Amino acid sequence: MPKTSQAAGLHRASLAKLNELDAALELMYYGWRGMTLEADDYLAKQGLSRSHHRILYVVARRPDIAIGALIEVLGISKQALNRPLNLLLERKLLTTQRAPEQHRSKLLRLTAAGQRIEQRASDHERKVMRQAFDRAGASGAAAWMAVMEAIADNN
Amino acid sequence: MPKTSQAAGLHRASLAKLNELDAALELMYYGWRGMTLEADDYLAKQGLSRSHHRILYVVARRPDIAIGALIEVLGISKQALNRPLNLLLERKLLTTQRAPEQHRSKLLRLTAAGQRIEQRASDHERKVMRQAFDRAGASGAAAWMAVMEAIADNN
DNA sequence: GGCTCAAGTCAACGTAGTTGACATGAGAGC
DNA sequence: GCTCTCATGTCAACTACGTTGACTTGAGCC
Repeated sequence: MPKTSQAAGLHRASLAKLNELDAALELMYYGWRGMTLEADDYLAKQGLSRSHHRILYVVARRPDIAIGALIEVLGISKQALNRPLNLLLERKLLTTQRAPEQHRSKLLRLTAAGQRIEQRASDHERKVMRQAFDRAGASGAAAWMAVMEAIADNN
Repeated sequence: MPKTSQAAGLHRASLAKLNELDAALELMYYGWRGMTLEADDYLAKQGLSRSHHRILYVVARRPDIAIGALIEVLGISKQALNRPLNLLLERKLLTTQRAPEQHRSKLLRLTAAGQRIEQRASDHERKVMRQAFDRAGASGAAAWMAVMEAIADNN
C-alpha cells in the first residue's frame, strides 16, 4: 500500500546555477512534483497510486479499450499492468466485457465509482494547472503549451 | 544495473479530451519524459541512473555539501542515499573529506570524472530545453518559466 | 567516561517495473 | 474434432528505488 504523504523535495532547494538553463531543469522537476503532489496524496488515501491513476485516466478517455491497446498506450509490459489492473477490477472501479464481434479481446470501461476517482484525482492536477494558467493569462498559457510541445516531441 | 533504453510512452497517445486542461496534464507527463529520455540513456550507458544524476547535480552546485544537507536537499532517507552514494564514491566520481572545523560531518565534492558525467548528463537535458526555448523565443521562454514557477510553488 | 551528533549499515518491507516461460480462452481453417 | 493463432492471464526471478526501525561507529564536547 502507498504512503499517506510524502515530504520528498517539498521545498525547492537553493542551488548555485552553473548554467543559464539550470533554472529550467529544476523547474521541470519541481513542476512535475507540484502538479502531482496533491493528486498522489488523494490517491494514497484511496489505497491507490500513480500507476492506477494512469490506467483510470486512459480508460476514461478511451472507453472500451482492449487490454492489449492499453498496454501499448501505457508503454509497460502486460505483467506490469497485471497487478494494478486486477486491483481496479476487484475494487469494481473498472469492468471488462468481451467484444461483441472480436470475442478474443476484453474491453475495459470505468464504473461510476471509477469515474469518480479518476475525475477527483485528475481534478487535483487540473486545479494546479488552472491556477498557474490564470496567473499567466491566455497568452502565457499558450506559450507554455508551445514550449512543452517542443520538449515532448523530443523523442 | 539500469536498462540501456526504454520504449515506455515513446509516442504520445491519442486520447479523447474529457476536459480542456487534459492536454496540459499530458504535456507535463510527456514533457518530463522528453527532457529526461536522452539523459537517462546516456546515464544507463555509464551504468548510472537518475538517482545518481540527482546526487551529482546537487553536489556540483553545492561543493562541500555535507551528507546530512544532501539528504535534506534530495528529500530522501539516508538509507536510500547510501547505495547510490557509495557507488559514486567507489567509482571515484565523488570524494569525501572531513570538514576542517566541523570534523563530525563529511563534505562531498565532485572529481574531474564526476564533473564530466554530471555535465554531459545535464547537457542532454539542457539541449532539449534550449531547442524548445529557441523555437518559442525569449518571451515564450519567460512565459514558460513563469507558469512553471506557479506550478512548482504549489506545495 | 558519558553525552551528542553525523554518518554508516543491516534487515524487512512496499511498489513499480523488467524478462522468460507457460497456461487458458476464443475464434478460424481444414 | 484438431490445430493454429491471437489475446489474455499468471508464475517465478530479478532490478531499482524508496521506506522504517534498530543498531554501530566516529568525532567532538563536558
